[in-house]
This record gives sequence, structure tokens and C-alpha cells, in this order.
Amino acid sequence: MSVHRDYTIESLDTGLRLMRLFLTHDRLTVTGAAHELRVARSTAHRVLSTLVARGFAIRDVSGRGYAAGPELVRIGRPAGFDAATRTRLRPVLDDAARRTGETVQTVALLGDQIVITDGRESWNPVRVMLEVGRTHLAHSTSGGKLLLSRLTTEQVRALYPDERLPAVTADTITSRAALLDELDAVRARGYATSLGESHPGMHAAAVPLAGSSWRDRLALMSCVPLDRGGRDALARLAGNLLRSAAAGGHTVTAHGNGEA
Amino acid sequence: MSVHRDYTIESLDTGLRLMRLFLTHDRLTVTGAAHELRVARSTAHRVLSTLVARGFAIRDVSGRGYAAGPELVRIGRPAGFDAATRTRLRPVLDDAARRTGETVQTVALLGDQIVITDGRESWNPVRVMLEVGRTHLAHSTSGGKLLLSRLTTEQVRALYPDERLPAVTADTITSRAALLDELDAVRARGYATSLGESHPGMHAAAVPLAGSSWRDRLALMSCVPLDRGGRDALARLAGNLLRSAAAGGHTVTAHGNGEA
DNA sequence: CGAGTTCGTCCCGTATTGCGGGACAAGCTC
DNA sequence: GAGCTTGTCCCGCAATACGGGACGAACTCG
Repeated sequence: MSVHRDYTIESLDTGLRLMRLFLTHDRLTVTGAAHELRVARSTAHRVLSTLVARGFAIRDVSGRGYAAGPELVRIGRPAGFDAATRTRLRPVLDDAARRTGETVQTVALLGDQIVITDGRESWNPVRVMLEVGRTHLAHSTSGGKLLLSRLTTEQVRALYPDERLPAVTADTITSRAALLDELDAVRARGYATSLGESHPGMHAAAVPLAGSSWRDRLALMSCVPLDRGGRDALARLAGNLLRSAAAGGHTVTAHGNGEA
Repeated sequence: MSVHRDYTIESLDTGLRLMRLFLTHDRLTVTGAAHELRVARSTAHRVLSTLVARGFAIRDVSGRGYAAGPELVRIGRPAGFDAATRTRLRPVLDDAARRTGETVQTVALLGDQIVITDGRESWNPVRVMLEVGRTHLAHSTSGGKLLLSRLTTEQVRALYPDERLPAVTADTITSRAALLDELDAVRARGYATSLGESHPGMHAAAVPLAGSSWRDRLALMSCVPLDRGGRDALARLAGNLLRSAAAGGHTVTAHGNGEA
């Protein structure tokens, strides 16, 4: 219809859109999927068959309908989850958990988002829940801002083509210019913070973990409830995280990102 | 080439195959992907562009090459990972960890595989590592066999069209008939075990978690090193797991699977 | 117990669209 | 600076993905 066709493959695109439906639908029927994707039933059936053939979807045990497949889960575990990295960072996490008493976690940068790769949950009754594998928008979290601060301004600009950034809470940074300023502050300070920018009432601090294998893009982050996250408390928290990172031999190399 | 084309969509299939490459390659280049998939460079480029447009791949921060995208990680977290389920099962896991002193985990069935959705790691110096999100072949694990035992024989047959089953270790059950016998034994005993069938030197026991929301297909599993996993030890372990499951209000309903 | 509905599956004809080949610019290495 | 590799884009052709429709089976409701 358009003068020049979009540069995407339509059938692959519908397949990706269908997989995304698994986020909100535990089970999908051929008819239901066809309706949601605005394609013919026969097309949805072919797409689902292709997904099943590769393990990206499975037939529901009941015999009717389809569900997300194990291959989707397997591929959703990038290299940051690998056993070697987790084993190496285990003492760092244990040390940080003991030192801070708060929920601590390691996060990796994936485009404009971060993924929680591992962590320890606080034993405080009032604590932040640990959700390994969850993703968040990088610019709304302390760990994300820290990892972004290790990129060049040009690289950050490439990640955010728009000047406006999506708001997660009322306190989220919503302009690219403000984000770049914040990243400068993070570089000067050596650690990043978040003051309710990804979740209301949740404050956080993050420090870099240099020398980590997975593309050298891991951060150590700790999230605390509002009342334990004042400005001074966050500074102390960041100090403890820095000590844990250093104790684990993960001394922070200067601001150079050496490509392996 | 064949008389009648396979019932799969070729371009979607190559996209899925490309995503699978991210399992072994942290970064992919257009040329490299084209070579691995045996397609033209231009085709690989179009596939990658489509994946990037939907967030299933990202351009590497270095500007050269591509990497797995955040959407892949997001979609790889099925409903079993949802916060509500994890919150509800938290006391069960804590109780089981305390009772057994071993690494305990909750697992969900996904076709012929299981996924570890949550867990607690043992504090014993010699312990089994907890890997949330990892998948295993169901017939090689205690949790998998337990979940399979809650299906009908017909459903199990549908999951395993072949009589031979892939071997993970020398002790893995490799015939469907033997698996069905084992599942009968599991049903009679009330719990399942694995004697080095998924990893040499690792024994395990698993019990059902009824009433769990995610398609009522969750199990509580504990893995121990060989020397703590004798027949009697495993029976005691299973008893403790059953007590933890019951304490959490997850009494085991009889062998009926009520579809929601 | 039977009629109506909804489901998954399969086939077929058409023209849309995904494919390979090739060309071009930019960046890196030596 | 020459030679390599990289990502990107265009173009023409025919393979192929699409929609429509038909069929059988299963579930539901009266």
C-alpha cells in the first residue's frame, strides 16, 4: 500500500508478534491468535506450526490450544546468566548482601534495558523483592544509568533517537538531555542512584563491576525502601557496594571500555 | 525440492534459527549469521532488521554486529515466574530450605522440558547450584518425572512420539515404556527421584505443589550431592518436602487435574 | 441424546513478497 | 593507501506466504 514497502519480513514479524502474545496469554488458540494479529486462521495456524517445530511454542497438554515453548525460555537466558560468571560473582553478592543487609543484584545492559542476572534478597521483613530475569528500562534505574555512564555520549544518543524518554514513575528522567547530564554526574561520583524513578517508594544505588566477562557490562545494584534510602544512606550503600566489588577483585578500571 | 513443501514458513523459520544462534554467539555479524544459516547476506540483514524492529535483537553498542534483544528475555519469562506465584510459594521454599538444608527449587513443566522458576540455595559448602530459568529434559529429572506423572498416559505418549528418549547421562531413562513404568511408581509412592539421571553424582527428589496457579503444574524439588542422596536419605528428603508443601497450604489434591 | 457451535487441520489458486545477486560506502588492518 | 570486511540498499524473478474455504472432531447446551 505504501510507496515503498517497509524493510521488514512480514511473516517473521507476525511470528514475533504472536510470541509477544504469550506475555499476556498463558494459552493461545489458533482462532484467538488470528483475531489478535488480524490475519486469517490458516495463517495463524501455519505460524504456530512453525513455532512448534522449533520449540518456540508447544501444544497445550490438554490437546487444545498452544502455549509458550521451552526454546523461548532457553534463548531468553543470555550469556550474563552463564554459570562461570555467576560463580565468579557469587562472593561479591554474598559480601554485598552481608555488608548492606539489603537486596542486592547484578544487572546487565541490553540495549536500552537492563536485565537482572542474579542477586540476594534482604532478610529484612520490609524488603525489595528479587526478580532474576526481569527487565527494566535502563534510564529509570540506578544500575541502568551506571551502565549507560560507561558508554560514550554518542553511543547513548544512538540508543535513544528521541529526545523524550518514556516515564515509568513521576520521578523518571524524561528527557535525553537531562539523562546525559545525569550520566556526567554519575561518572564524576563513581556511582549511580535512583530516587523512586522506576518504582514509587524505592530508592537504589549501583556501582560498576569491571572485569566481568559478559561484554564488561555488569553492575552491582542495591534497592531499598524509601525510609532506608536517604541521600546519606544511599552514599553509605554505594560505599559498601564499592567495597564488595573491590573485595571480589573486581576493581573498577578507569573509564575505558576495552572491547575484547 | 520435496514433492510437497513442509508445513513451515521459511522466513519465520530462519528467524527462529537465527535467534537460536544467540545461545552460542554473544554477538552476530550479518555475514556470520548468513554463513551459519546458509542464506544470502541480504537475507540475513533483512531478518536481523526485522528482529531489531521488534526488540528481539539489538545493535551492538560498538556499532558493529548484533546481539540478543531484551524482548527475548522478557518473553522468556512465562507466567510461572509472575510475582503473585512467587510470593505465594516463598514461605514454602523458605520452609523447605530450612527443613532440608539443601538446595530446593520450584519447577514448571513446559512440553517435554522443565523450567526452574525459583529456589533457595543450600548453605552447605558442598551444594548444588541454583540456576533459576534453566531448562532440563523432563524425563531426566525428579521434578520432571513428578509433573509427567500427573498427566495421563495418553498425554505423555503425545509428548514423546518416539520410543527412544535422549540420554543425558548414563543413568537416564532412555525408553518410553520404562518411563511410563517409572511414572506409575511415582504415582504410587507420591514423590519422584532422580539418581544421577540428569547430572552424574547428583541425586534429587520432588513432590507436587497442588493449587499453584500457573496451570497447576508446579513441583517442589531438591537436589543433593551423591553422598547425601542414598535411598533412605531421599525418602527423608521427600518427606520433608511434602511437609513443607503441606505447611504452605499446598495440600496435594488427588490425582485429578482440574482445568481452570 | 442430538443439534449447534467452535475448534484445529488441510488444500488450493493467486499475486504478493521474500529471496539471491550485486553494487556501494564506510571502517579497519596491515 | 591498498585490500579486506563490514553493513546497507536496490532490483528482478519466481517461489511462497497469504486468505478463503471445506472437512472432521470435540465440546456444549438444551
